[in-house]
Amino acid sequence: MAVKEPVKGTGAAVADARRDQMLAAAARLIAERGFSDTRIADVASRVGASPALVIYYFGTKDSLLTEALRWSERSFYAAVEEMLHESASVDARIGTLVSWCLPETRRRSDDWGLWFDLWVQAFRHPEVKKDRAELDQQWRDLVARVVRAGVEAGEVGEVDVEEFTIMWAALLDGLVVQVALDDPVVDGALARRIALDVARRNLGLR
Amino acid sequence: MAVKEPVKGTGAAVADARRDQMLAAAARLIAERGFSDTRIADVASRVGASPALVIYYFGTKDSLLTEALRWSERSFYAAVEEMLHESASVDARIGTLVSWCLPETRRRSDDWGLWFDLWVQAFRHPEVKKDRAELDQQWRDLVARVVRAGVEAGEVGEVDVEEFTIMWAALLDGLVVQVALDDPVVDGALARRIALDVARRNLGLR
DNA sequence: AGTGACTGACTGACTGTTCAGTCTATGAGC
DNA sequence: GCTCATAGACTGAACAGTCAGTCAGTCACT
Repeated sequence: MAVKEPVKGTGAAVADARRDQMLAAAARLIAERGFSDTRIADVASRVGASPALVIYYFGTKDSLLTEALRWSERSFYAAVEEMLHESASVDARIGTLVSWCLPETRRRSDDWGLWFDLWVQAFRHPEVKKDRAELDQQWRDLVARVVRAGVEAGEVGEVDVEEFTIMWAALLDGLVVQVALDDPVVDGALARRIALDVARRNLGLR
Repeated sequence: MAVKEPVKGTGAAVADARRDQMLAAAARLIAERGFSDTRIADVASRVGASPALVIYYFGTKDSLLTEALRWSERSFYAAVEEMLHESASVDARIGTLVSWCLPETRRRSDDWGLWFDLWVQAFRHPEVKKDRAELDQQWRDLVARVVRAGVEAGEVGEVDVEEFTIMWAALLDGLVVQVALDDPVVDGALARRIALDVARRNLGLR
Protein backbone atom coordinates (compact mmCIF):
# COMPACT_ATOMS: atom_id res chain seq x y z
CA MET A 1 0.00 0.00 0.00
CA ALA A 2 0.98 3.57 -0.68
CA VAL A 3 3.57 2.35 -3.12
CA LYS A 4 5.05 5.15 -5.13
CA GLU A 5 6.29 5.06 -8.66
CA PRO A 6 9.99 4.61 -9.13
CA VAL A 7 11.67 7.96 -9.57
CA LYS A 8 11.85 9.13 -13.14
CA GLY A 9 14.69 11.06 -14.66
CA THR A 10 18.32 10.19 -14.75
CA GLY A 11 21.68 10.87 -13.28
CA ALA A 12 22.41 12.23 -9.85
CA ALA A 13 18.94 13.75 -9.57
CA VAL A 14 17.48 10.27 -9.18
CA ALA A 15 19.69 9.45 -6.26
CA ASP A 16 18.86 12.67 -4.44
CA ALA A 17 15.15 12.27 -4.94
CA ARG A 18 15.32 8.70 -3.71
CA ARG A 19 17.20 9.62 -0.58
CA ASP A 20 14.63 12.25 0.21
CA GLN A 21 11.73 9.91 -0.43
CA MET A 22 13.27 7.41 1.89
CA LEU A 23 14.04 9.88 4.64
CA ALA A 24 10.50 11.20 4.52
CA ALA A 25 9.02 7.72 4.57
CA ALA A 26 11.28 6.70 7.43
CA ALA A 27 10.34 9.77 9.43
CA ARG A 28 6.65 9.07 8.98
CA LEU A 29 7.10 5.48 9.96
CA ILE A 30 9.10 6.33 13.05
CA ALA A 31 6.36 8.74 14.04
CA GLU A 32 3.69 6.11 13.52
CA ARG A 33 5.27 3.00 14.99
CA GLY A 34 8.27 4.23 16.86
CA PHE A 35 11.94 4.05 16.11
CA SER A 36 12.59 0.49 17.10
CA ASP A 37 9.55 -0.90 15.35
CA THR A 38 10.44 0.58 12.01
CA ARG A 39 11.80 -1.99 9.56
CA ILE A 40 13.70 -1.28 6.41
CA ALA A 41 11.19 -3.42 4.57
CA ASP A 42 8.48 -0.94 5.62
CA VAL A 43 10.43 2.03 4.39
CA ALA A 44 11.20 0.21 1.17
CA SER A 45 7.61 -0.67 0.43
CA ARG A 46 6.40 2.86 1.17
CA VAL A 47 8.78 4.08 -1.45
CA GLY A 48 8.03 1.31 -3.87
CA ALA A 49 11.48 -0.15 -3.80
CA SER A 50 13.26 -3.21 -2.52
CA PRO A 51 14.82 -3.38 0.93
CA ALA A 52 18.11 -3.89 -0.80
CA LEU A 53 17.85 -0.45 -2.34
CA VAL A 54 17.45 1.17 1.01
CA ILE A 55 20.64 -0.45 2.18
CA TYR A 56 22.20 0.53 -1.12
CA TYR A 57 21.60 4.17 -0.22
CA PHE A 58 22.10 4.25 3.52
CA GLY A 59 24.41 1.37 4.26
CA THR A 60 22.78 0.40 7.52
CA LYS A 61 19.38 0.61 9.08
CA ASP A 62 20.61 2.71 11.94
CA SER A 63 22.12 5.23 9.64
CA LEU A 64 18.84 5.60 7.77
CA LEU A 65 16.78 6.03 10.89
CA THR A 66 18.96 8.51 12.66
CA GLU A 67 19.31 10.54 9.49
CA ALA A 68 15.56 10.51 9.16
CA LEU A 69 15.21 11.79 12.71
CA ARG A 70 17.55 14.69 12.07
CA TRP A 71 16.03 15.39 8.70
CA SER A 72 12.63 15.67 10.24
CA GLU A 73 13.69 17.89 13.10
CA ARG A 74 15.53 20.14 10.70
CA SER A 75 12.49 20.57 8.52
CA PHE A 76 10.41 21.31 11.59
CA TYR A 77 12.51 24.30 12.50
CA ALA A 78 12.77 25.45 8.93
CA ALA A 79 8.99 25.58 8.81
CA VAL A 80 8.73 27.72 11.96
CA GLU A 81 11.28 30.14 10.65
CA GLU A 82 9.15 30.49 7.54
CA MET A 83 5.93 30.98 9.42
CA LEU A 84 7.38 33.62 11.68
CA HIS A 85 7.73 36.17 8.92
CA GLU A 86 3.99 36.55 8.81
CA SER A 87 3.43 38.03 12.25
CA ALA A 88 4.54 41.51 13.17
CA SER A 89 4.27 42.37 16.89
CA VAL A 90 6.15 40.50 19.57
CA ASP A 91 2.94 39.33 21.08
CA ALA A 92 1.75 37.90 17.79
CA ARG A 93 5.07 36.23 17.20
CA ILE A 94 5.12 34.65 20.61
CA GLY A 95 1.66 33.37 19.81
CA THR A 96 2.93 31.90 16.59
CA LEU A 97 5.72 30.07 18.37
CA VAL A 98 3.33 28.69 20.94
CA SER A 99 0.76 27.46 18.51
CA TRP A 100 3.49 25.91 16.46
CA CYS A 101 4.58 23.76 19.38
CA LEU A 102 1.09 23.25 20.73
CA PRO A 103 -1.26 23.53 17.77
CA GLU A 104 -5.01 23.89 18.30
CA THR A 105 -5.73 20.93 16.12
CA ARG A 106 -3.08 18.31 16.42
CA ARG A 107 -1.56 18.35 12.97
CA ARG A 108 -0.96 14.68 12.91
CA SER A 109 -1.34 13.01 16.21
CA ASP A 110 1.88 11.08 16.05
CA ASP A 111 4.22 13.94 15.28
CA TRP A 112 5.09 14.14 18.94
CA GLY A 113 6.35 10.60 18.90
CA LEU A 114 9.33 11.71 16.90
CA TRP A 115 10.50 14.03 19.65
CA PHE A 116 10.50 11.29 22.20
CA ASP A 117 12.36 8.92 19.96
CA LEU A 118 14.79 11.66 19.09
CA TRP A 119 15.50 12.19 22.77
CA VAL A 120 16.01 8.50 23.37
CA GLN A 121 18.44 8.26 20.50
CA ALA A 122 20.21 11.46 21.44
CA PHE A 123 20.65 10.22 24.96
CA ARG A 124 22.80 7.34 23.79
CA HIS A 125 24.30 8.36 20.49
CA PRO A 126 26.75 11.27 20.63
CA GLU A 127 26.19 12.31 17.02
CA VAL A 128 22.46 12.55 17.42
CA LYS A 129 23.01 14.32 20.70
CA LYS A 130 25.22 16.91 19.09
CA ASP A 131 22.76 17.44 16.29
CA ARG A 132 19.85 17.82 18.62
CA ALA A 133 21.75 20.34 20.73
CA GLU A 134 22.52 22.42 17.66
CA LEU A 135 18.96 22.38 16.44
CA ASP A 136 17.72 23.31 19.88
CA GLN A 137 20.15 26.17 20.04
CA GLN A 138 18.77 27.30 16.72
CA TRP A 139 15.30 27.23 18.19
CA ARG A 140 16.39 29.25 21.19
CA ASP A 141 18.12 31.72 18.93
CA LEU A 142 14.85 32.15 17.15
CA VAL A 143 13.04 32.89 20.37
CA ALA A 144 15.81 35.23 21.46
CA ARG A 145 15.63 37.10 18.18
CA VAL A 146 11.91 37.65 18.61
CA VAL A 147 12.42 38.94 22.12
CA ARG A 148 15.29 41.22 21.18
CA ALA A 149 13.27 42.70 18.35
CA GLY A 150 10.58 43.39 20.92
CA VAL A 151 13.03 45.09 23.23
CA GLU A 152 14.26 47.32 20.46
CA ALA A 153 10.72 48.17 19.46
CA GLY A 154 10.05 49.14 23.05
CA GLU A 155 7.30 46.57 23.39
CA VAL A 156 9.18 44.47 25.87
CA GLY A 157 10.24 45.53 29.34
CA GLU A 158 13.51 44.72 31.02
CA VAL A 159 14.56 41.07 30.74
CA ASP A 160 17.62 38.91 30.72
CA VAL A 161 16.96 37.67 27.22
CA GLU A 162 19.37 34.77 27.42
CA GLU A 163 17.83 33.42 30.58
CA PHE A 164 14.26 34.04 29.59
CA THR A 165 14.85 32.14 26.39
CA ILE A 166 16.28 29.09 28.07
CA MET A 167 13.54 29.09 30.66
CA TRP A 168 10.72 29.52 28.21
CA ALA A 169 12.04 26.97 25.73
CA ALA A 170 12.29 24.42 28.52
CA LEU A 171 8.78 25.25 29.65
CA LEU A 172 7.46 24.64 26.17
CA ASP A 173 9.22 21.29 26.01
CA GLY A 174 7.72 20.28 29.31
CA LEU A 175 4.25 21.32 28.27
CA VAL A 176 4.59 19.47 25.01
CA VAL A 177 5.39 16.31 26.93
CA GLN A 178 2.22 16.58 28.98
CA VAL A 179 0.01 17.32 26.03
CA ALA A 180 1.59 14.67 23.86
CA LEU A 181 1.04 12.09 26.56
CA ASP A 182 -2.61 13.08 26.93
CA ASP A 183 -2.27 14.20 30.50
CA PRO A 184 -5.81 14.47 31.80
CA VAL A 185 -5.25 17.82 33.52
CA VAL A 186 -2.87 19.45 31.08
CA ASP A 187 -4.64 19.68 27.75
CA GLY A 188 -3.62 21.73 24.75
CA ALA A 189 -5.67 24.78 25.64
CA LEU A 190 -4.33 25.00 29.16
CA ALA A 191 -0.78 24.44 27.99
CA ARG A 192 -1.07 27.24 25.47
CA ARG A 193 -2.52 29.57 28.05
CA ILE A 194 0.25 28.86 30.51
CA ALA A 195 2.96 29.28 27.89
CA LEU A 196 1.51 32.62 26.81
CA ASP A 197 0.95 33.84 30.37
CA VAL A 198 4.49 33.11 31.41
CA ALA A 199 5.88 34.82 28.33
CA ARG A 200 3.74 37.91 28.73
CA ARG A 201 4.43 38.24 32.40
CA ASN A 202 8.17 37.83 31.98
CA LEU A 203 8.36 40.15 29.03
CA GLY A 204 6.08 42.76 30.51
CA LEU A 205 3.61 42.56 27.65
CA ARG A 206 0.02 43.81 27.88
CA MET B 1 29.20 -11.00 35.58
CA ALA B 2 27.24 -9.70 38.51
CA VAL B 3 25.50 -13.01 38.86
CA LYS B 4 23.59 -13.26 42.06
CA GLU B 5 22.95 -16.29 44.16
CA PRO B 6 19.65 -18.01 43.68
CA VAL B 7 17.16 -16.76 46.21
CA LYS B 8 17.16 -18.70 49.47
CA GLY B 9 14.14 -19.37 51.58
CA THR B 10 10.96 -21.04 50.62
CA GLY B 11 7.38 -20.60 49.71
CA ALA B 12 5.79 -17.49 48.31
CA ALA B 13 8.62 -15.33 49.63
CA VAL B 14 10.91 -16.72 46.97
CA ALA B 15 8.64 -15.71 44.18
CA ASP B 16 8.24 -12.17 45.45
CA ALA B 17 11.95 -11.70 45.94
CA ARG B 18 12.65 -13.01 42.48
CA ARG B 19 10.14 -10.70 40.85
CA ASP B 20 11.71 -7.76 42.58
CA GLN B 21 15.22 -8.81 41.63
CA MET B 22 14.12 -9.07 38.06
CA LEU B 23 12.31 -5.76 37.98
CA ALA B 24 15.31 -4.02 39.48
CA ALA B 25 17.69 -5.67 37.04
CA ALA B 26 15.45 -4.84 34.13
CA ALA B 27 15.17 -1.21 35.21
CA ARG B 28 18.94 -0.90 35.44
CA LEU B 29 19.40 -2.50 32.07
CA ILE B 30 16.83 -0.28 30.42
CA ALA B 31 18.60 2.71 31.90
CA GLU B 32 21.95 1.50 30.63
CA ARG B 33 21.14 0.25 27.16
CA GLY B 34 17.67 1.50 26.46
CA PHE B 35 14.34 -0.23 26.35
CA SER B 36 14.61 -1.88 22.99
CA ASP B 37 18.15 -3.11 23.49
CA THR B 38 17.34 -4.93 26.67
CA ARG B 39 17.13 -8.70 26.21
CA ILE B 40 15.55 -11.12 28.57
CA ALA B 41 18.78 -13.08 28.48
CA ASP B 42 20.51 -10.02 29.97
CA VAL B 43 18.00 -9.68 32.74
CA ALA B 44 18.23 -13.38 33.42
CA SER B 45 21.99 -13.43 33.70
CA ARG B 46 22.05 -10.39 35.98
CA VAL B 47 19.81 -12.27 38.32
CA GLY B 48 21.65 -15.54 37.91
CA ALA B 49 18.75 -17.36 36.35
CA SER B 50 17.74 -18.77 33.02
CA PRO B 51 15.81 -16.78 30.43
CA ALA B 52 13.05 -19.32 30.82
CA LEU B 53 12.57 -18.29 34.41
CA VAL B 54 12.02 -14.69 33.46
CA ILE B 55 9.25 -15.73 31.13
CA TYR B 56 7.96 -18.03 33.84
CA TYR B 57 7.41 -14.99 36.03
CA PHE B 58 6.38 -12.33 33.57
CA GLY B 59 4.87 -14.18 30.68
CA THR B 60 6.29 -11.94 28.00
CA LYS B 61 9.25 -9.69 27.54
CA ASP B 62 7.09 -6.66 27.04
CA SER B 63 5.25 -7.24 30.24
CA LEU B 64 8.51 -7.44 32.15
CA LEU B 65 9.93 -4.29 30.67
CA THR B 66 6.90 -2.10 31.06
CA GLU B 67 6.42 -3.30 34.62
CA ALA B 68 10.04 -2.47 35.28
CA LEU B 69 9.51 1.02 33.94
CA ARG B 70 6.56 1.63 36.21
CA TRP B 71 8.26 0.01 39.15
CA SER B 72 11.18 2.31 38.77
CA GLU B 73 9.14 5.47 38.40
CA ARG B 74 7.08 4.54 41.40
CA SER B 75 10.13 4.10 43.56
CA PHE B 76 11.45 7.43 42.33
CA TYR B 77 8.47 9.30 43.65
CA ALA B 78 8.37 7.31 46.83
CA ALA B 79 11.92 8.41 47.51
CA VAL B 80 11.12 12.10 47.03
CA GLU B 81 8.18 11.88 49.34
CA GLU B 82 10.50 10.42 51.95
CA MET B 83 13.16 13.04 51.49
CA LEU B 84 10.74 15.90 51.73
CA HIS B 85 10.02 15.33 55.40
CA GLU B 86 13.47 16.57 56.25
CA SER B 87 13.11 20.17 55.12
CA ALA B 88 10.95 22.66 56.91
CA SER B 89 10.47 26.00 55.13
CA VAL B 90 8.88 26.29 51.73
CA ASP B 91 12.07 27.60 50.30
CA ALA B 92 14.04 24.64 51.58
CA ARG B 93 11.45 22.24 50.30
CA ILE B 94 11.42 23.77 46.87
CA GLY B 95 15.17 23.40 46.92
CA THR B 96 14.80 19.75 47.81
CA LEU B 97 12.46 19.15 44.91
CA VAL B 98 14.78 20.87 42.50
CA SER B 99 17.90 19.08 43.55
CA TRP B 100 16.04 15.84 43.40
CA CYS B 101 15.22 16.36 39.76
CA LEU B 102 18.49 18.03 38.92
CA PRO B 103 21.03 16.69 41.40
CA GLU B 104 24.42 18.40 41.80
CA THR B 105 26.24 15.19 41.16
CA ARG B 106 24.44 13.05 38.69
CA ARG B 107 23.41 10.11 40.79
CA ARG B 108 23.96 7.63 38.06
CA SER B 109 24.36 9.15 34.69
CA ASP B 110 21.88 6.91 32.96
CA ASP B 111 18.95 7.42 35.27
CA TRP B 112 17.55 9.98 32.89
CA GLY B 113 17.39 7.45 30.13
CA LEU B 114 14.52 5.77 31.87
CA TRP B 115 12.37 8.89 31.61
CA PHE B 116 12.81 9.09 27.90
CA ASP B 117 12.04 5.45 27.38
CA LEU B 118 9.06 5.79 29.65
CA TRP B 119 7.74 8.61 27.53
CA VAL B 120 8.25 6.67 24.34
CA GLN B 121 6.38 3.70 25.75
CA ALA B 122 3.66 5.84 27.26
CA PHE B 123 3.13 7.54 23.93
CA ARG B 124 2.10 4.31 22.29
CA HIS B 125 0.79 2.06 25.05
CA PRO B 126 -2.37 3.23 26.78
CA GLU B 127 -1.67 1.36 30.00
CA VAL B 128 1.74 2.88 30.41
CA LYS B 129 0.27 6.23 29.47
CA LYS B 130 -2.34 5.98 32.18
CA ASP B 131 0.23 4.95 34.73
CA ARG B 132 2.55 7.75 33.84
CA ALA B 133 -0.24 10.28 34.07
CA GLU B 134 -1.16 9.08 37.52
CA LEU B 135 2.38 9.19 38.76
CA ASP B 136 2.82 12.64 37.34
CA GLN B 137 -0.33 13.81 39.02
CA GLN B 138 1.11 12.46 42.24
CA TRP B 139 4.21 14.52 41.67
CA ARG B 140 2.19 17.64 41.02
CA ASP B 141 0.14 17.00 44.12
CA LEU B 142 3.34 16.89 46.05
CA VAL B 143 4.43 20.24 44.69
CA ALA B 144 0.99 21.68 45.34
CA ARG B 145 1.06 20.45 48.91
CA VAL B 146 4.36 22.18 49.52
CA VAL B 147 3.05 25.42 48.08
CA ARG B 148 -0.21 25.30 50.02
CA ALA B 149 1.66 24.68 53.23
CA GLY B 150 3.67 27.78 52.40
CA VAL B 151 0.54 29.81 51.78
CA GLU B 152 -0.91 28.79 55.11
CA ALA B 153 2.35 29.59 56.87
CA GLY B 154 2.24 33.01 55.28
CA GLU B 155 5.55 32.48 53.53
CA VAL B 156 4.03 32.48 50.08
CA GLY B 157 2.28 35.38 48.42
CA GLU B 158 -0.81 35.18 46.30
CA VAL B 159 -0.72 32.44 43.65
CA ASP B 160 -2.99 30.23 41.65
CA VAL B 161 -1.56 27.07 43.16
CA GLU B 162 -3.03 24.78 40.56
CA GLU B 163 -1.60 26.72 37.69
CA PHE B 164 1.75 27.38 39.26
CA THR B 165 2.15 23.70 39.91
CA ILE B 166 1.45 22.66 36.36
CA MET B 167 3.71 25.34 35.01
CA TRP B 168 6.58 24.61 37.32
CA ALA B 169 6.40 20.85 36.91
CA ALA B 170 6.52 21.27 33.15
CA LEU B 171 9.46 23.62 33.47
CA LEU B 172 11.34 21.06 35.50
CA ASP B 173 10.66 18.39 32.91
CA GLY B 174 11.94 20.63 30.17
CA LEU B 175 15.06 21.51 32.08
CA VAL B 176 15.70 17.87 32.84
CA VAL B 177 15.60 17.13 29.14
CA GLN B 178 18.25 19.72 28.40
CA VAL B 179 20.53 18.63 31.20
CA ALA B 180 20.09 14.95 30.47
CA LEU B 181 20.99 15.52 26.85
CA ASP B 182 24.13 17.45 27.82
CA ASP B 183 23.00 20.67 26.22
CA PRO B 184 26.11 22.82 26.01
CA VAL B 185 24.40 25.96 27.28
CA VAL B 186 21.97 24.48 29.79
CA ASP B 187 24.03 22.66 32.39
CA GLY B 188 22.86 21.42 35.76
CA ALA B 189 23.81 24.54 37.69
CA LEU B 190 22.01 26.87 35.34
CA ALA B 191 18.97 24.66 35.23
CA ARG B 192 18.76 24.59 39.01
CA ARG B 193 19.15 28.34 39.21
CA ILE B 194 16.40 28.91 36.69
CA ALA B 195 14.05 26.47 38.37
CA LEU B 196 14.60 28.13 41.74
CA ASP B 197 14.32 31.66 40.35
CA VAL B 198 11.04 30.96 38.68
CA ALA B 199 9.63 29.34 41.78
CA ARG B 200 10.72 32.15 44.08
CA ARG B 201 9.51 34.85 41.79
CA ASN B 202 6.12 33.22 41.28
CA LEU B 203 5.64 32.40 44.92
CA GLY B 204 6.88 35.75 46.15
CA LEU B 205 9.65 34.22 48.24
CA ARG B 206 12.70 36.19 49.41
C1' DA C 1 31.03 -1.09 -23.31
C1' DG C 2 30.29 0.94 -19.12
C1' DT C 3 28.18 2.94 -15.21
C1' DG C 4 25.04 3.10 -11.68
C1' DA C 5 20.27 2.27 -10.11
C1' DC C 6 18.02 -1.56 -8.85
C1' DT C 7 16.30 -6.37 -7.37
C1' DG C 8 15.23 -11.41 -5.94
C1' DA C 9 16.66 -14.78 -3.48
C1' DC C 10 19.36 -15.95 0.23
C1' DT C 11 21.54 -16.39 4.70
C1' DG C 12 23.05 -16.03 9.13
C1' DA C 13 22.43 -14.34 13.45
C1' DC C 14 19.58 -13.24 17.01
C1' DT C 15 16.19 -13.99 20.49
C1' DG C 16 11.42 -14.57 22.51
C1' DT C 17 9.01 -18.39 23.81
C1' DT C 18 7.89 -23.40 24.56
C1' DC C 19 8.35 -27.76 26.60
C1' DA C 20 9.51 -31.80 28.83
C1' DG C 21 11.44 -32.80 32.51
C1' DT C 22 14.69 -32.05 37.17
C1' DC C 23 15.29 -30.83 41.73
C1' DT C 24 13.87 -29.35 46.38
C1' DA C 25 11.03 -28.43 50.14
C1' DT C 26 6.87 -29.22 52.21
C1' DG C 27 3.24 -31.48 54.42
C1' DA C 28 -0.11 -35.33 54.79
C1' DG C 29 -0.47 -39.92 56.24
C1' DC C 30 1.32 -43.51 58.84
C1' DG D 1 10.14 -39.47 62.82
C1' DC D 2 9.89 -41.49 58.35
C1' DT D 3 8.12 -41.93 53.60
C1' DC D 4 6.26 -40.44 49.63
C1' DA D 5 3.35 -37.63 46.65
C1' DT D 6 2.66 -33.01 45.19
C1' DA D 7 3.62 -28.34 43.97
C1' DG D 8 6.15 -25.09 42.35
C1' DA D 9 10.74 -23.03 41.28
C1' DC D 10 13.76 -23.79 37.87
C1' DT D 11 16.47 -25.21 33.53
C1' DG D 12 18.65 -26.94 28.88
C1' DA D 13 17.70 -27.54 24.58
C1' DA D 14 15.27 -26.80 20.81
C1' DC D 15 11.94 -24.11 17.88
C1' DA D 16 10.23 -20.64 15.01
C1' DG D 17 9.90 -16.24 13.38
C1' DT D 18 12.06 -12.12 12.15
C1' DC D 19 15.14 -9.11 9.77
C1' DA D 20 19.44 -6.66 8.54
C1' DG D 21 22.55 -7.16 5.32
C1' DT D 22 24.88 -9.77 1.01
C1' DC D 23 25.52 -11.00 -3.63
C1' DA D 24 25.36 -12.04 -8.21
C1' DG D 25 23.31 -10.43 -11.69
C1' DT D 26 19.56 -7.49 -14.66
C1' DC D 27 18.17 -3.40 -16.88
C1' DA D 28 18.28 1.23 -18.88
C1' DC D 29 20.53 4.82 -20.20
C1' DT D 30 24.82 7.23 -22.03
